[in-house]
Amino acid sequence: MASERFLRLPPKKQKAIYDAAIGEFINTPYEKVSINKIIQKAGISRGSFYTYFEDKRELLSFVFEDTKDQWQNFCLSFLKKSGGDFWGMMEAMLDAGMEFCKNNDLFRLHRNLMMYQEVTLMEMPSKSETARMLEKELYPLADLSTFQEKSKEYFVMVMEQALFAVFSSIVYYYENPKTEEKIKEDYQKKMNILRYGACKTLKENQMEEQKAQ
Amino acid sequence: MASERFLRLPPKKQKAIYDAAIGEFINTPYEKVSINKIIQKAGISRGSFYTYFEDKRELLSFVFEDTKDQWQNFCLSFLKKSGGDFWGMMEAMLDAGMEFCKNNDLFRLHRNLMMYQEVTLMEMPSKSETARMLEKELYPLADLSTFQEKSKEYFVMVMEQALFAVFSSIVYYYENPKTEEKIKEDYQKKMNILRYGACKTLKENQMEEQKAQ
DNA sequence: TATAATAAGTGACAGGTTGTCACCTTTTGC
DNA sequence: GCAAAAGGTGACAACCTGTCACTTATTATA
Repeated sequence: MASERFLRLPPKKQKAIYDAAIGEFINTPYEKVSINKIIQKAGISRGSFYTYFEDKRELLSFVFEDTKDQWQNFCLSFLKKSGGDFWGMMEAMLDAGMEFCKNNDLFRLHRNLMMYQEVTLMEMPSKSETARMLEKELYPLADLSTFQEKSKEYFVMVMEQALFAVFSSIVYYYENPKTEEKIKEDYQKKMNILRYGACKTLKENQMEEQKAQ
Repeated sequence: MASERFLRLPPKKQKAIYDAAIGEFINTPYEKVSINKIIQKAGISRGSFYTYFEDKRELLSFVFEDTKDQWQNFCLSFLKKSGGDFWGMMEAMLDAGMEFCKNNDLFRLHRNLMMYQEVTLMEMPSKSETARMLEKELYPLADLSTFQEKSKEYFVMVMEQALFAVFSSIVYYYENPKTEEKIKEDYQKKMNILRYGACKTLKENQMEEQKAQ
């Protein structure tokens, strides 16, 4: 994403730019983030900036890479240590997300972006990059023995829906941080919908009828 | 949203502005949509524009109101004529969405917005306005007899997840319009996940074991 | 060490944007 | 016929972006 020229830069300078960018993205909605202010904070010239990044969007995705990696590692290590417990992982993700959001600037950035409705599907699973990550990294580690279907494709579907639930729960949390317990409770219900369905199955109905008789 | 002054305008003039806005939003990513061009097309002055709308975002949400209403009416009328068939409605939504997207400029707009990752959660269910609509309009009409829980809240949860699936399927469709059948098939699977769960239930497992014995 | 070649950095500039406001024009009601 | 209210206007200040001819620094080589 970032140009090779940027990647060759001394880490100190990279950090300065990264920090300036984060600082802007935290406090300003995406539309209004000004490259002018970023280069001023970072102490580089306009010309230099444009040899590092093509535009604002590329800068943003560079800044986000970090957050993505952190999530990915979180999932990977959870699956490893738990022997592939998918639903356990999903539960832990919400906790981690909420905790993160209390302490971490990066997550205030995330929040800003979501609240201002600027970033969008970027972090959402319809992005094929994420889907590919799911398939290649997570799928081999997840225990799917109870799943209706064991295919990669099916796994990605379930994960997409589950990710949507995590992120939207976190958004709710941002909007109203007082209701932490309620959020968790609702999230549990959402996971149960994905896991066991919103409806009683035919089989269950039949069983209930049999019992009733 | 739009100012009273705008709403008092003769419909012909309103239409001209609406059309000009749509025309721009169809062909240009949100960031780069220029109010300059819109007022030029609509034949109004800069000053007038700013007495009608506060800014670009307000204009956009005005333009979207229409699309929202169309969806809402679609859902309502389906539920009425089918006697509350929720899953039937969800199936029909995908079909309608895909059909719409073939023929209708408004949907090209939708597509543009999604593809360019500009509009975001705007149409997504975390918006409380949508949630309120679901509770007040749709909930009373839906047949929830097979649902695990019958509360408004539970209904909104299920619907949110389902809406996510519709919209993301439509996005997939935009990205690759050739795979219409595949999209529908996957969508069916997603609906089945929501309906019956991604996992076999304990009961089902027990039943299978019993059969096996 | 000198010098050529490659890499990095720069800021003025053209062309675009937005939102405002003092002012002009039309409509309305009396 | 005229005042008051409503509607319309465009020049303007203040900002933004992306480019490019140019300067400066860093290698590599002879």
